[in-house]
Amino acid sequence: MSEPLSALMAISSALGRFNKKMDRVLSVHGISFTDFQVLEQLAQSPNQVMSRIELAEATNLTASGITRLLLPMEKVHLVEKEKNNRDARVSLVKLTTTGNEVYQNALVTSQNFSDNTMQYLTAKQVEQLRVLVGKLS
Amino acid sequence: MSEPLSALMAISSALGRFNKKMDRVLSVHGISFTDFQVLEQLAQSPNQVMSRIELAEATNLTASGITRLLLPMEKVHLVEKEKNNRDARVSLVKLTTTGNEVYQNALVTSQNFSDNTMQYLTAKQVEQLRVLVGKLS
DNA sequence: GATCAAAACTTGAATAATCAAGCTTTGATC
DNA sequence: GATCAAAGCTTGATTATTCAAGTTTTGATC
Repeated sequence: MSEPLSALMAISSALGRFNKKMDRVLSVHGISFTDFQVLEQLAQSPNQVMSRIELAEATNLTASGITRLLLPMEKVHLVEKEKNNRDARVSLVKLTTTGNEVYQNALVTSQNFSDNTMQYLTAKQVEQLRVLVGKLS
Repeated sequence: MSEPLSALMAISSALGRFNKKMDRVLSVHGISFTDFQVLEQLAQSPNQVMSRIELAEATNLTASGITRLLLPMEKVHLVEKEKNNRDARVSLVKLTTTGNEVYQNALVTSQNFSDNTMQYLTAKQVEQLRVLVGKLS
């Protein structure tokens, strides 16, 4: 097996484990890792508003997947629908106050868990890892 | 957002993309990336035989997930069941000749794709990436 | 040799995500 | 201003996966 494939399989496996653990630690906030990624994206964006297509792109989900992921999040008022006056096709997703609170709490949990996951790496190595991963096409 | 969390989110996203692309490129062989991981594990193991529990561990799936993943693979004869004479609880999974052929072909495809994914990394960087990921706990 | 907790599954029910098809709206072109 | 391809969704059907519960078998302990 070539080194690149072998390396990618190992990384994929390690990240698979990480994703599942994230799901478990975030479950105390009543959200999945994917939910967290959505909250994260919204919290980061200018007016805490994004279109479903933008969210799909950011989370590696399909438009369909986003529609279905958001349904329960809307039901518990983490996010809410908003119209785009310039384009009626677009259904905007806005972070609510509740959503932001849950995000802030989940952020602390996620950071603690991530710090722990990377405890055997120096700050420089973390940066290096990020740079190397950034080179993947 | 802390650096470790930010880095892990970026890596997770990059690997999410990679996994989906792998699924797409492997679909020409009629298998998913998860199927490939199973074939890979079996091909690598001593007698091309493993228990379901070992496969579950190696693929980050549950025992239940493995049972259901293998059903269609058994149906198209990529793998077959075998008894463990020492322990009747165990249901062994054996790579068939057909399975090995599909694996060899899929391996070429996977390697090409992986080489391409890592084309902007030197051999040393690939190795470095693997070492850094290996430090994640 | 009986008892019993734990291991290695399988199965039913539920959740997560996809794909393909369809709907509405947009923006460009005639 | 009509036409039409493409964008931005939503929905039905399907696949992938999980969890919880149940089954059989094992191995240790009494």
